[in-house]
Parts: sequence; structure tokens; C-alpha cells
Amino acid sequence: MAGAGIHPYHQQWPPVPAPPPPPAAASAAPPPPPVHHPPPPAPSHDEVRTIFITGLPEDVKERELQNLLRWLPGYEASQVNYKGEKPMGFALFSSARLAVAAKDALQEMVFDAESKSLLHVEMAKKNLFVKRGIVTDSDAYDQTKRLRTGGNYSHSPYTSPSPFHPPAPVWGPHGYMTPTPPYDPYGCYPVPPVPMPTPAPVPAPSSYVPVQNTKDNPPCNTLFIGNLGENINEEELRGLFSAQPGFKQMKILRQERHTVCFIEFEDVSTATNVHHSLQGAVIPSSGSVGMRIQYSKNPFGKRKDSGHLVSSPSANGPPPALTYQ
DNA sequence: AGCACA
Repeated sequence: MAGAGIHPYHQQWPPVPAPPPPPAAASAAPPPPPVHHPPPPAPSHDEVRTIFITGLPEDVKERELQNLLRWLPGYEASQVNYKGEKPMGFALFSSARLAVAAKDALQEMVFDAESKSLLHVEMAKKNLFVKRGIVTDSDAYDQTKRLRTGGNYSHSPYTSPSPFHPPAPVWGPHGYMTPTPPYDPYGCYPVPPVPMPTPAPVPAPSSYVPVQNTKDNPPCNTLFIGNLGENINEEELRGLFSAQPGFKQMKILRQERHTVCFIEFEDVSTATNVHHSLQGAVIPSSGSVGMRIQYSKNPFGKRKDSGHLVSSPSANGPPPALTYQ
């Protein structure tokens, strides 16, 4: 514990090169153009709609923060930056107003009772940069920049932050945990008073690392996993993937230099979820490299050599017993 | 970048 940090979180997080001067509305107002075009709609997107969260325990995971934040109205994306001494969280909301609401909802919240961590939330200095499912704060180049705004944006546009439907938030829409709980901070949860001694039994990657996945194949139900490191432990790998929804089977291929593996899922959609959610995942036996996930060239259940197999429905002879999905 | 098995 840092003994003297009263408001350490209040420091300026990484330098902002040059604050873009807002278009001055008062000084040197140019003569208004003819009344031809109406004024543009409120440029609300210029506003900062990102909150800055500190007070997170040092071992916080992005997923933990996401799982907390995604209940909040307007939540779009979040990220944890581990670069500094203490983790810094950022969360983007759909409007500045909702960001403020989220800030108030989270303010002074007990994030982790064990470590007595209280959240401190401010408006961020600038917005989180979200790019196609991957969040990048322009100052927070770091591992773990991978974002899964709720786990799955496989084939739905970005409209909803999460396809999961939360089990009816027990908390009120805004009255989360005010700094007043005189007793058990878990009191709000509908769980028996078991202090959660063991972490979740589902294996999770220890971290994520950006990977460049330039060449991929068309989506299919089978994933190809590469970049696994030399000492990859099969059991560990299996534990991770077999816990994923839709998992069917997995095959490890040990090659001279590279171990790779193939995983079949029930359908393209579940495969796609994992393709996104575990991209760049690091597990202990893989060293510090993040696995690369691609769709397999030859998915399970499909014949490879289609040489001159005539796939027309009425070729002579019985149609091959192939299941084209 | 390394893509097998049915």
C-alpha cells in the first residue's frame, strides 16, 4: 500500500500532447452564413463521454471491470491500463450524460471488499478510442488492450453492448452501492454468505497480448490456434477451450517448431465468439506470447480434397454423405 | 507463420 497517496489518482494520466482548442464561440465570430442550411445537430460526440476509474485492485482483470460496467446504461466499452503503478480503468458511454450517471453510480463503490478497494471515478480527459471491437486508449498502449465489450460481437453490429441478458440487476438503476453500507458489502448479492474461497473454476487466460492476425480464413466452425509457445501444456489448453460454449473437440498437432491446435465448435457462431474473446490470450504454459486464433482452412466435418468431386445434386451415382452446413 | 482429422 502506498502510504502517502491521498489523491494519487488525480494526477494527470499520460501527457496529452496538445489540447485541441474548442471552436471559439465567443471571440471573432465570423459573419453567419446565409440562412440556407440549418445548424447541425448537437455535436454531442465531441464531448468526453468516458470515465476514468481508479481504486481498482492491482490484480483486477479487464473482464471484471467489464462485467461490472456493462450493466450501466449506455455502456459501450472499457479498458484497463496497467502501465502505471495502479491499474487505471476507462469506460466509454454513449453520451456524456450517461457517463456522468455511471460515474456517480460507481463513485466510492466497494469494488473488492477483501482489499478494501473503493472506486474513485472522474470524467476522463479524453475519450476512449474504440476501433472495431478493439479498444485503444491513445495513451494506453499496453498489453491487454483487447476488448470484449461483453464477450461477443460475433455477428451482430455494434448496437448492443452485450448479447447476454443480465439476470435482472439486483441493484437499482443508479443506486448501486452508496458509501453507506454499514455491513457486508456483498449484502446486495443474492448469494449465500459464502466468501468465495476459490476463484471461478473456469480457466481463464492470465492476460492478453495484441497479436497481428492479418491473414485469416473464412469463418467456419473450427479454429486454428497458433503461436502457442514451445512448452505449451495440452491440458491447460484443453481446459481453457473446453470450457468455452459450443466446444466440441480439440486436436493438438505437435510439429517440429510450432505446436498448433484445432478446435471444433458446434457452429460458426460459437467459434466466432472464441475467435474474438480469446485472441491473444496468454496462458501460463505458453510463456508470454499470445495465441493467434484463426479460422481453420479445413474445418472439421468437411472433406479436404474436393479434387473433382462433382457436387451437383444430380450427378450420377448416390450423393456423397456430406453434411454441408 | 506453423492447418490435421474425418
